[in-house]
Amino acid sequence: MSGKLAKNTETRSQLRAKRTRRRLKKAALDVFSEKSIDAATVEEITEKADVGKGTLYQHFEDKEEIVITLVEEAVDHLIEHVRSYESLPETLEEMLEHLLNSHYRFYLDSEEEFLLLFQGKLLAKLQSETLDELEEPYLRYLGEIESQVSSYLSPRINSLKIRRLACAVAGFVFGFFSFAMIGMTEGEIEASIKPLRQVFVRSLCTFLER
Amino acid sequence: MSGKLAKNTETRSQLRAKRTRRRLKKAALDVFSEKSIDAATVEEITEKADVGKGTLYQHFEDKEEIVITLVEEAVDHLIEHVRSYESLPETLEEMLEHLLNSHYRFYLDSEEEFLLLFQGKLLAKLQSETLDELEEPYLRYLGEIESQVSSYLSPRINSLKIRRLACAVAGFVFGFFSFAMIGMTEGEIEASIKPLRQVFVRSLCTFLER
DNA sequence: TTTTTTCTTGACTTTTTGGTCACAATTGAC
DNA sequence: GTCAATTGTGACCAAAAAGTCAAGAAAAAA
Repeated sequence: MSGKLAKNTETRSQLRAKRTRRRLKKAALDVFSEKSIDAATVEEITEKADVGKGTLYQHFEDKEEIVITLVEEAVDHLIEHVRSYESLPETLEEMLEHLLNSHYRFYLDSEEEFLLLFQGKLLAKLQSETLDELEEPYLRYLGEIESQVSSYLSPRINSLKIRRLACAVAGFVFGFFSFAMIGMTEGEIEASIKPLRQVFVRSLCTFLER
Repeated sequence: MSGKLAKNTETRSQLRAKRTRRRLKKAALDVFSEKSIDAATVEEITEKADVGKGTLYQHFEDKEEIVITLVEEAVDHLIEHVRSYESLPETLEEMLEHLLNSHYRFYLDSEEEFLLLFQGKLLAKLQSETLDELEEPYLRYLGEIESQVSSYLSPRINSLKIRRLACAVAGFVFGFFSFAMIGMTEGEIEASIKPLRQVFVRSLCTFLER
């Protein structure tokens, strides 16, 4: 059972299928962030992916399934950003600073996924009849923020307070960028991060330590 | 030229038309905030308004025009909230507190409009080819926040800094509520406003006074 | 090579939806 | 009351989009 043999469990056909699926996801992500999830059509996606229309339906049940898949993956990536620190934060303040930084890096690294998450969150709130599948990743994301800061806090701290903090962090970041994208240039946004982060972090610390 | 006569400038037909138009706008607002702007269909709107389909096209050019109309009006209402204070704020801190409060009241008074603005802002960013008509109200809104706080600041203060402040305020409020709607109950949201507002206001003051 | 399985395709059908228009109903003028 | 003007209607049309499927291409098995 060498590595070569283990690799043989993936046939060439399967590899091709996987590649196609990846192309479809990438194309869908592009289209969703250029137009909007609802406005995007299946044909735009397959067109951009350069595959036949039927191929999409071989890989995904329908448009909704591809959205859910992408949102889940985007949340995974965001959580990866949140989890990877250059140096382990030692204080609560450093932790919060890291949180804001990693969100900013996520926004820079994958603006498409950022925009997707932004749209998806709204869809999760509206149309919520059938779509709590969409809501789950967002709660997972909030939970991740909570668990990150928890280790820096007294274990007896009110869990609602931590949830507030998570909503405040996530809300501030997504909200600020969403308005900044309209009202500022790229450069202005970048220059705004640092001073705002500082004061915001400090205020959150004050909030938690009371 | 009595009051009666002046009233005669509005015929009964015109009043009926106005009422119908109002019904259409209300129905559209409901549908847009229940589903989403793109997912909503013209027939759902006319159905809910209990008018014939053609009637909508008598009052609005197309679906886009009704969206733009509603966004403009929602921004007007939000600005009204922002402008109406119980007692005139005397310090910068009081002004900022008022800003956050009035946004919260707007969210309570008209959640539908809140959700509409939230969606519209995204559409203004995406699909921006033809739709800077949609962008304009948001800039007007940011401008309003800026002018409100400006009077409490040294006139020589960097205008970019004020823009940052406006984005931070608007972003924080919209962002926080949007996550809170997923991750908290109504009561939890309400209880969260006060402590978060306090620390946020204080951090903004620090930000501005540097 | 031949056969079988897997993956892909795009023409086709069906459904949905935005938008139109000739007609009906209501209102205002006379 | 009659007639004209304004407002409202929903069956209808055309465009667009979702979703299907028989047939084709590629790969694996025999």
